[in-house]
Amino acid sequence: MTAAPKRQPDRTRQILLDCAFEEIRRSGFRAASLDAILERSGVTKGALYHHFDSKTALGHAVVEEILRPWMDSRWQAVLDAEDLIEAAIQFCRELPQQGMDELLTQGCPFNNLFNEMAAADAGFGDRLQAILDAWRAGIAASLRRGQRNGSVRKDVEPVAAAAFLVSAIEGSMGLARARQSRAFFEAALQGMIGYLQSLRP
Amino acid sequence: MTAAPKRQPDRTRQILLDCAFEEIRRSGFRAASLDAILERSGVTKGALYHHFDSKTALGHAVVEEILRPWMDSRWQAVLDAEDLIEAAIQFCRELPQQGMDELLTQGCPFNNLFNEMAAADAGFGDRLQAILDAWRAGIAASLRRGQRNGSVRKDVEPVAAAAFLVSAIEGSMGLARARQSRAFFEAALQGMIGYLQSLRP
DNA sequence: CCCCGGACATACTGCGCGGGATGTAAGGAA
DNA sequence: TTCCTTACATCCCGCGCAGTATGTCCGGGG
Repeated sequence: MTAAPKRQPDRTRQILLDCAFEEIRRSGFRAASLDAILERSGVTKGALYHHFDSKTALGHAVVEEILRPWMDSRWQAVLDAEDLIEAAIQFCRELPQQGMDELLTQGCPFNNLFNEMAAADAGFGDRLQAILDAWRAGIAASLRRGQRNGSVRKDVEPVAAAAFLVSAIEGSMGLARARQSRAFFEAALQGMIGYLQSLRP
Repeated sequence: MTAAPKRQPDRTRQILLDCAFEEIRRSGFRAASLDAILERSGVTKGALYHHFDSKTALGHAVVEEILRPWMDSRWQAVLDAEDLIEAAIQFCRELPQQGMDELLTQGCPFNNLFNEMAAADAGFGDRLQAILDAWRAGIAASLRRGQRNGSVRKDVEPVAAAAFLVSAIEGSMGLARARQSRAFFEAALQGMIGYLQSLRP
């Protein structure tokens, strides 16, 4: 058997990013402790500061290299569906069965980070804004497609509806997570389904 | 002329609460610096710790004695209107003209605190939850009244719609504030108006 | 085989903040 | 006037954290 090489810079960097993402997800960025990240990853502080200039730079890299793909993969299926509304309602119906606990206990990592850091640090703000814009644009494009093929009312303003939808999604995540309130989240999902249906012709 | 008495415990306490509310509004609770509160209020640390056992206790008092009345007064007019939907749409239309800048730069203080502290500290969580529940209950009651007098569709589930509405309101506040994005907020308001209209029979 | 630069490891520092210990003066009751 | 409680003022401590200085070792190019 070949012994694992002792120095694997790419792997070390990736481990740091993954563990930092988890720690940030749990505690937020400010409250995230470098020592906790180091302990969980088995990497030392010297290695961390070799790969990243500062805690902030580490956070920026997490947003770009972990959070962005995470968001993309999460919503891609719904946005790519030929009937957005149908897919979204289905998504809302399935959520309580799968992966809801994680969302309740930890919330949406994007929303958490956005609320915490976007206003305080432009580096975070710009990167998170790019994710948000891509998401909104994707929803708006999906709505327009729906209007063309007749599955969405023509008098709906796609840009406004996309902003409203995003707000409602992130808002319900935030409120539900803060109190781990499954009941609230399910009620909000019900309301969301009602809204989605009202977008139909 | 009668000199101002040197010891005014109630007034001192009130000044501390007001200044703490402002500081928390700007910086959040954790980042709020006691020294900053003291400097702004002209009160000393000894006085603060005479009136409040800890920074946390001060925060709890701010929620109960400042934030709760602040929220009540903010929404009372809309919730008491005989036509909730009409009043809410009017509210959304007037917002861009009045008091929007404050909301954009500082966000909704309730939402900020809720997201930051509700999960971490049960003292905050319970108090904030009470405010949220009262708000939701008020909206749901208003919707039911609307259903009785014919201004709201009968097939709307008031509890779910109230949760959805609250989520959308707080979500849009949060997203708009984080980036000071007036455009996003106005788009979300447009979407909100569309939703409110869809509640009509 | 050498050796130099990159990839780590370890120990330390500085700082901001919450909180407490201790001192002091006002003012009402007896 | 006395006295004791309340309402403040001042100063200091400890803790947790990000960040840094410095040492060490692997591993590939010459």
